[in-house]
Amino acid sequence: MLKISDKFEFAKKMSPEHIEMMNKATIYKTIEKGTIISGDGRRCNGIPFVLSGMLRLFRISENGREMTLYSIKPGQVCIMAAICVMGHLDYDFTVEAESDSDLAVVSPDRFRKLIDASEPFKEYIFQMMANRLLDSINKIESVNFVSIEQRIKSYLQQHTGEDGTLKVTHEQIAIELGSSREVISRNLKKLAEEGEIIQMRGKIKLLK
Amino acid sequence: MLKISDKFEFAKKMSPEHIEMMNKATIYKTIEKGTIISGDGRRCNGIPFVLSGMLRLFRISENGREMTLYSIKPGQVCIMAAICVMGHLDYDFTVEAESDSDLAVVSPDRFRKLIDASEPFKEYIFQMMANRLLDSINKIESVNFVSIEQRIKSYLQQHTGEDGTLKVTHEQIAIELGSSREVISRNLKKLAEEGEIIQMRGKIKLLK
DNA sequence: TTTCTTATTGTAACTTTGTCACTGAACTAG
DNA sequence: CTAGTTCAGTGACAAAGTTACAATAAGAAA
Repeated sequence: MLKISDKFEFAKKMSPEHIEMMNKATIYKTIEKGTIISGDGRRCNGIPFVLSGMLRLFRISENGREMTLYSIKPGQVCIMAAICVMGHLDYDFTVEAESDSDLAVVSPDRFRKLIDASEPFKEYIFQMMANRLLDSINKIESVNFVSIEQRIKSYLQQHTGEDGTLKVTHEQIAIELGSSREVISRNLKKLAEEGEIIQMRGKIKLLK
Repeated sequence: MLKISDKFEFAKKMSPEHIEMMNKATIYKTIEKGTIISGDGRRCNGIPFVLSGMLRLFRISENGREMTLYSIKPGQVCIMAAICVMGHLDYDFTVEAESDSDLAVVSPDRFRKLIDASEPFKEYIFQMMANRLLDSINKIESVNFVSIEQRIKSYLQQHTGEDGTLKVTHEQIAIELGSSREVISRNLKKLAEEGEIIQMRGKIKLLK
């Protein structure tokens, strides 16, 4: 089984006793795609480190529109959970498994102790927080300054595999960009007419 | 003159030698409203702590629209400068004095040392980063989910003084919300017609 | 296979927000 | 007072989001 020290570089710099300390407070979980691990009533009972798969943190607006705030990939930690734990806050976001995932969940109490005790651990959390802040600010800018057409194009380019296709529905793109399905459909149609993409059900082929 | 330890609570918890270390690397500056202290060619040559006045970090889009990402008030530090220094990044934002301000500017090198050496200092920076991240995420949500009318109302309420008025131009509100002046004018007119506000040149009186 | 159900996509009409281009009114420095 | 500048008003249009419903494809069930 994957362990936290296999996927996280920072563990290599930690002292054996700190690693031991971390391992003792870590619960390994395998969760299925679609599992909600926080929000929607569920309390965050630990800080999840992603070993494999992917998590997604999102919010739903009052009129039901959903928006992904960010994804958490292998080697990353759910920094919002960390912040909530450190600051004893509770912020009402939802975290869902975007695919089947392996997690290492560290207890809040031990997490705090590790931050104090282990320099590499703290360094890593610091770095994650900084990255997340930069990403968030980029997102604010993107939402405010960039046309939806451009944002869709960027999304397609970033998510296209080697064969030039990506398996995604219009709805999923809408959620990712914080837009609505109709707007995505309208724009994809335009892109298809311009010969930039070919549309299939649940799949898109990028031509340029 | 104001000193860094007067305005910043965390300094009270620092050891005398760390305070000394901080003071030795701190340059006190008084700058006028409108001064650009970072961006627009100017490099960030230290991490500014605000003693009095206010700074504003903003970006300008390609088509010239401006947006305030956040303000930095007395007792706060420019966390983006801190992040850039820590991560050796450079991110192209602009920091301007929104009013006449007193700053304590800590050299990058000493800043890094203080982070390592002083627990209260580190704690404070951590806290600031977390707050900024929460604010940013709230801003993403606000921009995506909340109508411009609601956002204008919130802005007015938050910025209204004791006498129920605020000195602000439509342009300034637009920049603050990342919208455009015309949109603000249109909506303020509607609010005025509905009897919620009274408009004057460069000033607004909130009635409800 | 045929039918039923659900997920996905299409689309028209409308509202809200942003952009462009221009006008006029109010302040401010000579 | 005059001229320049800042601030606000407005109409026409474009872009994006909303509402409401239709059409199609894929899978499941009979």
